Amino acid sequence: MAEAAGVSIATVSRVLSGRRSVRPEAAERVHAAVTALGYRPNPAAKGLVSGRFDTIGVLVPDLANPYFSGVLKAVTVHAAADGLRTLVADADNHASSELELACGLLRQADGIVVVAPRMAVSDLRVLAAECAPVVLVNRVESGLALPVVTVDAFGATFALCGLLSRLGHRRLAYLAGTAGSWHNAERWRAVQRAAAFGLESVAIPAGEGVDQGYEAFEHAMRHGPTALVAFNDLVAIGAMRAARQCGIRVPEDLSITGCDDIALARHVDPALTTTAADQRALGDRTWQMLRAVLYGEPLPDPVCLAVQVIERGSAGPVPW
Amino acid sequence: MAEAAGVSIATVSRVLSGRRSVRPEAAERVHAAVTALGYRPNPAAKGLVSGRFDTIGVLVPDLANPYFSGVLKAVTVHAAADGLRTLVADADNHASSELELACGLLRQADGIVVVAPRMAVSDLRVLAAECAPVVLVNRVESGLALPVVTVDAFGATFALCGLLSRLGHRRLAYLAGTAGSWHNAERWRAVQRAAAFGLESVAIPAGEGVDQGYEAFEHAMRHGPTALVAFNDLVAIGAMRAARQCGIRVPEDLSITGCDDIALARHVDPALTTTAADQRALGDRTWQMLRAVLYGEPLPDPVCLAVQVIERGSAGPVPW
DNA sequence: CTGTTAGCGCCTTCAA
DNA sequence: TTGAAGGCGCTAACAG
Repeated sequence: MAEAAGVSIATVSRVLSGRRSVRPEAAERVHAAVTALGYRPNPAAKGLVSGRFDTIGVLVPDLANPYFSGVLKAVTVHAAADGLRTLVADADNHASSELELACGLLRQADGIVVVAPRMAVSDLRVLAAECAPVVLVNRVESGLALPVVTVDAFGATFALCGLLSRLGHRRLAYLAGTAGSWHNAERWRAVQRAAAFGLESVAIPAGEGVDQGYEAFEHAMRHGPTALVAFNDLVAIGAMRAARQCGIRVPEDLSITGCDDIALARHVDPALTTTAADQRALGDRTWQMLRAVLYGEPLPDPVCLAVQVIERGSAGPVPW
Repeated sequence: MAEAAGVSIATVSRVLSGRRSVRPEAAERVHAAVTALGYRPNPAAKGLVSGRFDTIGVLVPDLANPYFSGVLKAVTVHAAADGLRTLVADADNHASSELELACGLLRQADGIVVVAPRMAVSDLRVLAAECAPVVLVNRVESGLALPVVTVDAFGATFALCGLLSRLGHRRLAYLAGTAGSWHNAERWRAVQRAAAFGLESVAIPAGEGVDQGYEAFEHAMRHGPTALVAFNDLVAIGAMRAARQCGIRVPEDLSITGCDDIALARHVDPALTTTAADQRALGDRTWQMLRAVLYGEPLPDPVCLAVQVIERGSAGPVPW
């Protein structure tokens, strides 16, 4: 490659990185050789020697969940705008492999975003000890030296409970996410707090997906709730389908709420009453924070984004 | 690290790779030092020298589309079972950046899976010229020296048209995907072929997502179709919502069909009549093929998976 | 402006 | 069974 252009290997590097000044004539020859040979620099080698990969990494628990692809998208777009590539690792819901994936990513990227609602706290500490550019999303652990961007999951669900209470509901079932998930813990805590306003509740184990919501429905109904608060929109949609199959009308006979406001929430019938964090904002703030740690800027304070209740058709007055 | 264990750097390598024989006592000391220091080998360096990354790459056009996360998932699981990590790159619907992303991945992975329905043929040729382990998914181009796994998109849509024809439909609108997409071309070709059976059709530009289906609906209805054949399930779901808002009942007044059978297809109301390739099979065959090229096994023949029509509630007899 | 030199962290011969 | 030595492909000084 270098010889094809009749220059030294260092000059090729200079031309391609565009930082240093090179005689236009030589640069021309290099460019010609590059296109002629289809040469592409090896990012691994470049990163190894320079420490910069021009790449960021994102670790998510499950790419099949549209909520994660949402934050991912936002970060990817921002990174691209700053000339950085994004590499994604999917833990496929195995919290135990997340630390290893994160550390691997960290050695092939300039910084990483970790969305790990279920990673063990001890693993989180190991990650923090790396002292590398890591931003944690949707997870709060006290005493962890990691920049964090979260969403007020507690407040969101609490507000949802407030809405249901005003609609006259007194007994609800919480369709829980995976045990050990930070989001799940926050939401269930909020549901329990709502007891102070006369809202009784039971937690029914469900999960993260449509099928789990569908399957948990019958179990939940045995407790005679007038409203179902689902861990997320997918679970809510699954429960709605189960209700329809049982001839139970939503929201006339039963109210169902979701969480996250994924794209589909407004497209099901009835449209889903849910809670929404501004995903754009989440992506913006996450990127802002990662960039700060990347460039050694002063560390931004932890961010906790407000969440809004989106009233659509799936929650209504309690039936008499 | 090596000195912490009192051995040479080469011995550490041997212990960690586990291939060569090492005196148990020394191995013990190395392991102790590894856990004590939290040492993790650098994958970039390892790959650079050995040429093996123990990683495969997957390039998809858009992670927000559940269809892609489906094939991704299947491949990830298989790779993990064989001890390989998966790294994902999202082209964010910019077909023009796909070649570069693919080449980048190729230098950080042992092989890649490229799902690129819209990548330019010229770029595809460049990729093929790399003579690297690349498997192309859902794309057929004649004369391309690349192993391919596809789905019979033409046959799927044609079968769907057959169903609509038997239901008495004579005029349908095709809600098209992005121009230039292989899938889109195949499906539109099938719709046009159906003219031979008395099915007239118009193509209405839509896109890949729910919102595009929603927006294309009005335009499509101006042509007076009794059935809408959507590019994919998301577009169909968007169109269904638009229909509902216009007071048009599905399927009594209008039939709507999708493609892909994403998880949500069965959860909307009415449940979506659509076509499904076995995603498990797609993932299986893709992995099988990638593994073959990875290990230099004889190249499997191109695979084209059959697709089934899934009749659910969204397509019915033509209204009289 | 450009070529030479010295590694980045690791694996893999080659001797010992 | 082990250590020393030589790169993998590239960038970042350093001399010219």
